[in-house]
Amino acid sequence: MLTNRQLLILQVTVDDFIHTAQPVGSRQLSKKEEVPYSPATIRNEMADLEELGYLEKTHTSSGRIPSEKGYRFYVDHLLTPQLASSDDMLQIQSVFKERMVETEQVIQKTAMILSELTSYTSILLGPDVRKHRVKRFSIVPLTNDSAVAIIITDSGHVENRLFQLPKGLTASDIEKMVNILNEQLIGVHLHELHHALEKETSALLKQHIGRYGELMSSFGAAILSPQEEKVFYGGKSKLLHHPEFSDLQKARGLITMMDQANQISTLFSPNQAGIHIRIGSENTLLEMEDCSVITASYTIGEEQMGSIAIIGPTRMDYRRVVTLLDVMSSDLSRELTRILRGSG
Amino acid sequence: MLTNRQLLILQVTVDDFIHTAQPVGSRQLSKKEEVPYSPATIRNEMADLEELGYLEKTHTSSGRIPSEKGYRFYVDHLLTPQLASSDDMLQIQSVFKERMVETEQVIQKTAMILSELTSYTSILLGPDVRKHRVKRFSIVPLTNDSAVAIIITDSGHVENRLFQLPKGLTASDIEKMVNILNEQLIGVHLHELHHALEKETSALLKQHIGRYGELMSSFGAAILSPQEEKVFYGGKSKLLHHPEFSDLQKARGLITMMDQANQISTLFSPNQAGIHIRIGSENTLLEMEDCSVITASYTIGEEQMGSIAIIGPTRMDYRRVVTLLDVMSSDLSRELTRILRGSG
DNA sequence: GTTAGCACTCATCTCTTGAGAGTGCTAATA
DNA sequence: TATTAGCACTCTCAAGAGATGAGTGCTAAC
Repeated sequence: MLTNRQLLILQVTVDDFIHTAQPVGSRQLSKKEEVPYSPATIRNEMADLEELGYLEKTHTSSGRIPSEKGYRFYVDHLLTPQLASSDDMLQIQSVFKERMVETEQVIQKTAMILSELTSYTSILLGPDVRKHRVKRFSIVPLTNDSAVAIIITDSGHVENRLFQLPKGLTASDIEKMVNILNEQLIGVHLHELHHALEKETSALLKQHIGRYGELMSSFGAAILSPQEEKVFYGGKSKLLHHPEFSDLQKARGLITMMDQANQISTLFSPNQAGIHIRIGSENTLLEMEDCSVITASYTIGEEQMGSIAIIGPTRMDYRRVVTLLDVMSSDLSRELTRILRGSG
Repeated sequence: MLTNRQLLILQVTVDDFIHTAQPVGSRQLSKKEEVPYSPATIRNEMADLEELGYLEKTHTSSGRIPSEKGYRFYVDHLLTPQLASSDDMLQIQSVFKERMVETEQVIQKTAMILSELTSYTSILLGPDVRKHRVKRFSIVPLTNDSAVAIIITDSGHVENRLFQLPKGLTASDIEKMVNILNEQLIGVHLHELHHALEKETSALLKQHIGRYGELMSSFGAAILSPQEEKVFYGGKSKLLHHPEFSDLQKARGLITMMDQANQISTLFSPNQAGIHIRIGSENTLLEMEDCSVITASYTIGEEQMGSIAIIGPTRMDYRRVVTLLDVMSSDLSRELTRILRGSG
């Protein structure tokens, strides 16, 4: 158990390091008003904190920097909640002032503002399309042997896929098919669609449609293909401005990682409400060992969820980011729900 | 007019610099088989070439590097065409082996392979949606006061927009409206759509639809909003591996630029067939002064065009990139046309 | 328990030095 | 007359030597 004085010194050390990016020395700390101790006392306490694993030195005679354990403790126990500044609030509200009507526009703009406000990189995961429900099917033939299948979901999202038409299929076949689909599959979750198609609708289709087999193999494949969550970035280059990434090697690693969409999902915790913080190597990705990720989630209506993440150096302004993320995620939820419900 | 010996020396100098990234010295050049002259002779010629503006020195006693004028001359007069290596051809064909059915998939994969093969960054501009023609309209109401408008184009592309419904609009109003749109506006280019709607269709709509004014203002705005060309990147981080961008300042500038989609279009020449090369400051963007951009274009069917660009350092392997871009653009055209025509 | 004082450590900056690569010029050469 | 050898000179780069300064640990005094 840490003494009050140790808590104080740990907190002030982390705060100072977060803002200066320089190892914190005892002399420097003792100059601060909040710390009414002499450098020698502070040195003793710091030595203890180092022994306990909360602080580190970069070399034998340097000041101290927080270890991962130190950040973790800071985040868990020393992070006093804070209200967003009115300046920040103004900026945040500006996103929603425009009354945009497209979900994607709103999310994109949110990503941008978040990265502007924090000076870190933001990642927003769009709502998981697979949880949307079918509202309407439509099939539009393009040529003799290809057509585009369109699925409109209850949230106004539109999925579309090209697929091959078997030869000899008539226009009335297609019309029948669309009718059957619209009768049978409305309200089905997108991720259950392929399953539902095979299980519940195929018999009916088989009855009414010529060339059933070929049609189903190509149409089925089309609606099966993965509907991935869309990833929105804000301020990809922002990270490069922080001193910890002045090492080209690291900078490259990060940029490369962000270009590989499949790696991104590992940064997010499985959809949980609330704010989560992963520090340094708590992110399993090697490139991220000097980064922390703070995630939050937003909702559209009751069910659909998306995620927000801020990526910054481990030496990140946790307090500020947590505050902003908190405000932003609830504002975004409200706005997107408004769009969906059409109550604006 | 340059002598043959000057031409030779310029060519070998540029070639060498492109591959080593080091200033080229006279001694080094004279060791090459192609250059049967002594270092002293080469020094004299190089001095002349420098006077003429084709070569530069990084400092008084360094070897020479090509100037922008030097690269320009090299590209215009010394670039002998080359066949793609069979290795490269194999890789390129692998993109099209899979018989993908989605245009975007093919373009994305092309971007990736191009950047892998060249080790530079590739940018592909999707086909200009505004030149597509309307194939079908559809309107799906979501809530009491919002609906999604869907436009399917002749190339199988699907545009969709949310818009507000005026209160009191009936389902049959919407049905009528969709019918009128489909009767009047099929075949219209997307960029003329708004204009055509106002000019040719509005009278008819006004006649049949209640609450015409409100409906038109929100529907009109929805289909007016810009349909931008989609930008696909391949290997954004590839550029960072070249020594000219080991300067963090420059690296940051480039990454930032690539994140600002609006700047990207300035890199492309207005849609022209053939291959175009812009060297260094010929690109108006300041961040690009150390970069060259090589662009090509591809076609889908007869009309629709998109663009391909490779961004690399001015010290870029022009010969190789031109060759690859040439092959890739025609292969891509063929593949996309196949998808559109459905003849596969 | 706290603090002042002191010896010690290490990173960083600057200055110097030497090696190496390359040039320009002049004089010799084919 | 065009080419080349030779040489003095220039500049970069890397390594090494102090000097400086921020910071520590330890001991003894308060």
